[in-house]
Amino acid sequence: MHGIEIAVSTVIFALRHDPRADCTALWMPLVRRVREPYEGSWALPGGPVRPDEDLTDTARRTLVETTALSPTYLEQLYTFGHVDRAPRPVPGPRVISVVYWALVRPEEAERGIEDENVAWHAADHPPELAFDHATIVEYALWRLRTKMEYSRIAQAFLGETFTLAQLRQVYEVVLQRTLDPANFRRQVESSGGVEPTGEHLVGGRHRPPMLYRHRAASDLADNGPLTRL
Amino acid sequence: MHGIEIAVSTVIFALRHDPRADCTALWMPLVRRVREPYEGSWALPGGPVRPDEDLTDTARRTLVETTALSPTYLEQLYTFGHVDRAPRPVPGPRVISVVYWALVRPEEAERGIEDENVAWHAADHPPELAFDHATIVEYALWRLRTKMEYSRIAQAFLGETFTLAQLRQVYEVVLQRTLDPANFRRQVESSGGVEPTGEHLVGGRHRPPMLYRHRAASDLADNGPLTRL
DNA sequence: TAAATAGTGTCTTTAAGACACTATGGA
DNA sequence: TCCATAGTGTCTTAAAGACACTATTTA
Repeated sequence: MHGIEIAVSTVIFALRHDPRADCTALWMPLVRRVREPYEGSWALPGGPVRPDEDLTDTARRTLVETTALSPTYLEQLYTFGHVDRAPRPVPGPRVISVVYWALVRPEEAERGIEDENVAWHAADHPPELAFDHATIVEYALWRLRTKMEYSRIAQAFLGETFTLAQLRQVYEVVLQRTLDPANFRRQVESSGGVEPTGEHLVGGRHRPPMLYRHRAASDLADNGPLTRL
Repeated sequence: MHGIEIAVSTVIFALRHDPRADCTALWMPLVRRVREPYEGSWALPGGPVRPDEDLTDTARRTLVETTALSPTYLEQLYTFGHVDRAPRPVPGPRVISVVYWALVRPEEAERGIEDENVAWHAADHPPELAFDHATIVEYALWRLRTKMEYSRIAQAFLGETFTLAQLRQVYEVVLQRTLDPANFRRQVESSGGVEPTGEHLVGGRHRPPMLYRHRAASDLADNGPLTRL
């Protein structure tokens, strides 16, 4: 008897601009499986937990090893442990996956590895995925969209400073609907999550917008008592 | 090397009436540890996952085995896997706990086992707990209170039929604040989560209130795409 | 000066909350 | 008849959304 093996997988989201369609959308990196089962299929990056490694450390390590990405936001999503997650009969032990989800900034996403076995895909229309990873991606998307409504995680998609138009675009792309610029501005300003830097963005084609930064005091995520972990 | 062991624990909440203080509060059953580490301390009910058992099945099975309780609501909470969850050095392998949280009805809670090694405790003032179980209980309480605000899980604390005053009491006890009966009634009625049975509660000391039931169509929890699992 | 985005003002709608009021049973 | 609770009506406040308006830059 092999017992149960425990692994960590991560769904990573980034906003990427597609020059061909001239639109920005949610993308995620996937890795190609190089052995059975599901050899050749795309799957979430991840790997087994080492004996002396915290679960978040496994998530970060496997992310760097397979995609070279360092996320600005990382949170546990759900643990998937159904007995029939892998088609049976299957060689090897049953695997339980602790799944994390992560957000990376566009510049970071550009630096990520991209080759035959690691590639970005549209999060809303993923290719055929190994195991139960399609379900996992769907759930991660739902969590992202739900959490956008009541927290400040949108800021994790952006760099140190940003304009309100950029922040609004994050919401518009993720939630897939347009937002009124005037009302959006008022909401964000009164929420206290951002503060003006005093600088303006230069080089644009129109009136230079104010640059804002995250307010350090405010927590992005609202995970209650788990913030410390 | 032993590898990693995987276990399931569950935080179970019920509303119990304390006759001495004449007040209703949130209680949870705990089990006493009968071996090291933490021998004699109180801990959450649970146990190891069997090789061919789904995680929710482990939760239900260990609940019945240790407390004889069958919950009306059961949902995964979080997976705790810190390397130092148990004080080191410690005999035996590292344990990762997939934690669930559950709600049971008062009648069901009455039927539960209660002896020297299984007892109910006030959820807000638990005794000294083994491992990281104090953190876990705190997080479960936070999730319960957060979820009360935007879902219908309160109904999982009640039986088939109930009055709006009973439903309101669930909110008041869990959220620890009083609610306006008039506004509460309007909110619940317009939410579409309940429907009147046409019957009235008899035997009370005052005007007999209408009895309501849950509307089958409406989902209690709002877990997005994970409702199926 | 035209175009485009930055940013402001204000009205409408909606929901939450406070609170006075009527209704109906039991003691 | 009194009291406690069931249940209704209505006013105030706050937030969300629609949308017209002014401001400032580049081309």
